[in-house]
Amino acid sequence: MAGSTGTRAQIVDAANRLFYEQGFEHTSFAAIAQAVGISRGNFYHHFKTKDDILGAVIEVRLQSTRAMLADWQRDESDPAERVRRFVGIVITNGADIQDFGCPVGTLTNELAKLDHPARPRAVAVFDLFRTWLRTQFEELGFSVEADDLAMHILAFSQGVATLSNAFHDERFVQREVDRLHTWLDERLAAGPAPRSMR
Amino acid sequence: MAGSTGTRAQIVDAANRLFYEQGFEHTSFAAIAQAVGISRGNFYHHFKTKDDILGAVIEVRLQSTRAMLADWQRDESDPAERVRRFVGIVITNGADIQDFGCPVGTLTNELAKLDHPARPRAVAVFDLFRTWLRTQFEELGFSVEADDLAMHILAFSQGVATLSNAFHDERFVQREVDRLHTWLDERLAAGPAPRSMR
DNA sequence: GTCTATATCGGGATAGAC
DNA sequence: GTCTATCCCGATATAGAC
Repeated sequence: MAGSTGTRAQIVDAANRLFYEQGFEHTSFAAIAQAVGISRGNFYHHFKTKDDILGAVIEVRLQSTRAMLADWQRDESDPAERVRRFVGIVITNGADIQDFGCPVGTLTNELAKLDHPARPRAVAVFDLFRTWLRTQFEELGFSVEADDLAMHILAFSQGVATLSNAFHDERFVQREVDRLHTWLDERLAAGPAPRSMR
Repeated sequence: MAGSTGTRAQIVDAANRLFYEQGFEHTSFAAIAQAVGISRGNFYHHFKTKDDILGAVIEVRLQSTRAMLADWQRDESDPAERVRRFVGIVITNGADIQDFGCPVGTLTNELAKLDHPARPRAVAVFDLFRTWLRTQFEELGFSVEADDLAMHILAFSQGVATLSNAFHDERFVQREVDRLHTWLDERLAAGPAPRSMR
C-alpha cells in the first residue's frame, strides 16, 4: 500500500489529513513538514508547488475511495445492504465529521470559492460515490430513477455532515440515519416505477 | 437601513459578499478596500483587526436573517406555507448557491477548520432558522417532534446546497424540492404523533 | 535525498501627514 | 476621515552545500 513507506507518500498522507482538518489554503508547508518530520527545503525535492501536493492528495483520495467501494462490493452481496453501509459512514466517521465536516464536500466547496483548477478532480470523488450508488439501485431493478436515488442519498450525507459539524449533535445524526433507512425500505418495497408511468 | 450609507457599512457589505464568494481567509484587506473604493490605511480607522470585520459581518447576517424571517412571519399566515418559503430558498438563490454554496453552512465549516473563536456566532445564524422552523411546526400542532422536523428541513437545505455547488444541476435541486414538499405534505396529513406513542 | 540559508512576495497592521 | 508610506511577519519557493 502507498501509505507508510517513502517520504513522498508520507507527505501526501500528512497533507491529506491537514487539508481535511484545517482546510487547503490554511495549511502551510511548515505544518506539513513538521507533521512528517522533514525540513521545508526537502519538500521541494518531491513536489514543485502546493497545487501539486493538492493534486496528489486528491488522487490518493480517489484511489482509496475506489478501494473502499470495491471492498464493500466484494464483502456484501445485497445491493440494499451496500447502500446502508454508505449511509452508515456518517456514524462510523461521526467524530471526524463533527469536527471537520465531510472531506469531500468541504474540499469541493473550498476549491469552488478559490476558483481552483483542481476543483473538477475533487468533484470526481463525489462522482465515484454517485456512480457506485446508482449501480446498486440499478441492481435492485431501478433504471432511470437510479441516479436520482443515488443523488438523494448523497444529499442526505452532505446535509447530515454539515449540521453535525455545526451543532455537534449525535442524536440528530442517528435520527436522520433512521429516517433514511425507513425511506429506503419503503422505496425498495414499492419497487421501480412501471414504464407506463414515466 | 444600515446598508448603503457610511463607509463602515460599505466595508461590512463588501466583506459580507467577498467572504461568501471567496471565503473568509482568502479575502484580503486589499480586495475589500478595492471593492469599496478606499485605501487600506483608512480601513483601520473603522476596524482594528480582520476578526473585527468578521464579527461585524456575522452580526449583519444575523440581523438580516431575523428581518427576513419576520417578513415571512408577517406576509404568510399559514405555517406550512412559511416552511415551503424556506425550502424554496435553494431555488430562489439557486445561482449563488451553485457558485458558492450556502453562506451559513460554508462559513461555519470554514471557521470550524480554522478553530476560530467566532464560530459560535456563525452557528447562531443556523439557530435562527432552526428555531423559526421549529416554531412553525409547533403552530401546526407538533410538540416534541417540532425540533426534529426543523433539523430535517435544515439538513435538506445543506445537502442540496453542497451538491448543487458540486454538480451545478438545477434539475437535481428541483427534484429534491419536490421530494421534500411531498414528504412535508404527508407529514402534515399524518399529524403529530399521539402522546401514547412516545 | 536531505539539509541550511536565503530570496521574494503578499498579507495584516501601524504611524503620521493632510 | 482619508490618505501615503512603512513595518513586520509568515508563506511559497529557490540555491546550493552535504
